Amino acid sequence: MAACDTCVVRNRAICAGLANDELAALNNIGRRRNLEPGEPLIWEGDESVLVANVIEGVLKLSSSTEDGREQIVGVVYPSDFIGRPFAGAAGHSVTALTEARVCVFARADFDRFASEHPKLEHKLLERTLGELDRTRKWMLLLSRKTAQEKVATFLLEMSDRLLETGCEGPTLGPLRKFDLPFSRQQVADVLGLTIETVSRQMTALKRDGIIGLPTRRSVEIVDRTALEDIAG
Amino acid sequence: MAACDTCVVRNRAICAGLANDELAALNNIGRRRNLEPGEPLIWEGDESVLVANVIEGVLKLSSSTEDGREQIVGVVYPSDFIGRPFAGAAGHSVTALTEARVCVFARADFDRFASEHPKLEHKLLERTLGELDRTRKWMLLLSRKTAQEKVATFLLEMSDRLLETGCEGPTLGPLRKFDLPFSRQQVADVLGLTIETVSRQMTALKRDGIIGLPTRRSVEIVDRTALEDIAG
DNA sequence: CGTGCACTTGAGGCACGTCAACGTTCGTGG
DNA sequence: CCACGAACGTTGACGTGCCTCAAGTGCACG
Repeated sequence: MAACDTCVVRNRAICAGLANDELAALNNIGRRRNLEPGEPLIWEGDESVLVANVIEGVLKLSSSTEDGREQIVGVVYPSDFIGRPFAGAAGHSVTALTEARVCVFARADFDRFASEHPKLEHKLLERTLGELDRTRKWMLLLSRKTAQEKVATFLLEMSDRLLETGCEGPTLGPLRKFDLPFSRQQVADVLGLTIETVSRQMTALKRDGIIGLPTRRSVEIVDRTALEDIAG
Repeated sequence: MAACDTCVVRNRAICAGLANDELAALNNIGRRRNLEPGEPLIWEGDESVLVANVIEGVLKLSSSTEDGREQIVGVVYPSDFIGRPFAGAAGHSVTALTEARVCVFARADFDRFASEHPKLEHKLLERTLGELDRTRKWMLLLSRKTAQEKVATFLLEMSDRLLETGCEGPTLGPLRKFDLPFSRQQVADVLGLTIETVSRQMTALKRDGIIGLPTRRSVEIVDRTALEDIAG
């Protein structure tokens, strides 16, 4: 009980809407876990034994070909749900990008609990449907957009998503300035590009005065309209 | 009642597990609809007013950029679910590829019914989670595989999926010979390629004796092992 | 027997990948 | 505090896989 009481995502995660006694029961089968940047939580192909809620931080979902080409297939933020309930093997790895705190459940326990609590399943369904929408939108970007459009779209999406989840403190409207939770290599893996191409496109946007790059990880959106035009 | 009784997907679609009286209630709010090849059911960006079950046929989910580049973000088969319950606008169009029969519901009616029937929501959740897995797997293909690998993977997937759904009558093991429900242009839209590249890759596979192309729409997998090797 | 559409084939160009060198930041220990 | 090395990022030269544009070819229709 104590843990959920003070949980910052209490009203946004799938736990929202549960009564106090239900929440206590859920808390009983879960435990907190802290992750360091780069620390894996789930490995691609492993049997699905773990599900979790993100409390704090950013994590990547990634999938690789046998010969080592990697693609980041999703990025999760606080209040997002991780893992594959009700079935077999994990289709992708889950790795922390920043320091992160998650609320972990054994899948078997979670499955049972979910089956007995339709409200929780409903929340999970809404979340999964939303994630599917976002994933499909990203497919269009991966296959049909140019490198320039990809990078511009990525920067805009980051400025929105980091805001929503309050990673960067209170600000009004989309963020103008923020720190990327990604290395250049990881940006490349999100966009289906190489590190060199990402670097070149970022430099080009900077040269044209559309963005600023004060430090390695930070981005400033100088001309949002221009960026939106490029994103297409 | 009558309609569901004889429904071929009765035990595979999300309706599976409903008691007879529940099914009758669901049947009351739905209606059958037939679609011709190329006929649209839902338009991208429209408000989400319609959801449906596929009874027969194959449909595509597609999304486009403003300047007309299209990407097929999903393909649905009999017993699959179509549409976006519980929320706003449709993220993609839905169009019949073959003659199709679907079971359509007004979204408001369906949302209400679902909220009152946890078993149905559970089925829908399992289906959505599965679809999300498949979609993420496809992202890796779109961004990191070569044209050759894409076409090989596509042909293998088709031979599996057409079998599962019984579109092609009873056969044992994956299909050796089947008719594509796609034109070359549509294959290109699934794989994020151009029509010319798809054509060249198909011809190359034929030249190497790995597949046969008896007619425009039909494919014969001659050397499945070789095809799997290429698919990567 | 034309007419039209889907598909194939070819020639050429370009966006992005590859390979390689260089610059910058950051941690570590002398 | 600075010296050093490793990791990360940038920049350049070059190659190539796929796209673009354009001209066939074959099949289905009246």
